[in-house]
Amino acid sequence: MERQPTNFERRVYNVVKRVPRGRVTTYGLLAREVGCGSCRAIGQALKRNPYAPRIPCHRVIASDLTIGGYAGCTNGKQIDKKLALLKKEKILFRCGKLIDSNRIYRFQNR
DNA sequence: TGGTTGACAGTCC
DNA sequence: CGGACTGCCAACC
Repeated sequence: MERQPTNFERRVYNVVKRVPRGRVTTYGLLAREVGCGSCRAIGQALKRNPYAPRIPCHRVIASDLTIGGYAGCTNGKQIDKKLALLKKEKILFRCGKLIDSNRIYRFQNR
């Protein structure tokens, strides 16, 4: 039985799914969208529910334009996979940082 | 039941 | 410019 996501986590997933292909977002922007000042919970929600393609969690990076984390790891093969997924969307990283900051998706309502 | 930790970010010194 | 503290939500011990 899969653990049923909380209302808070549902909001996070809903926002993440809004991110179009070829664009990325940050934990901070997600936090603002869901209406909470805590960006930690955002990462936790994604960590607890890696619903692979259903939730493009690989499009979520750190506000510092760093790769951030993936599948509960801040580095390693999982991160390499995240980079590969982003690379498929023409999102390239340089020295562990996003090259084009313009690729960050901005929500209409802030 | 209570305390600590974690895919982070923003502010202060 | 760099290190440390705080904020906040859910899971884990």
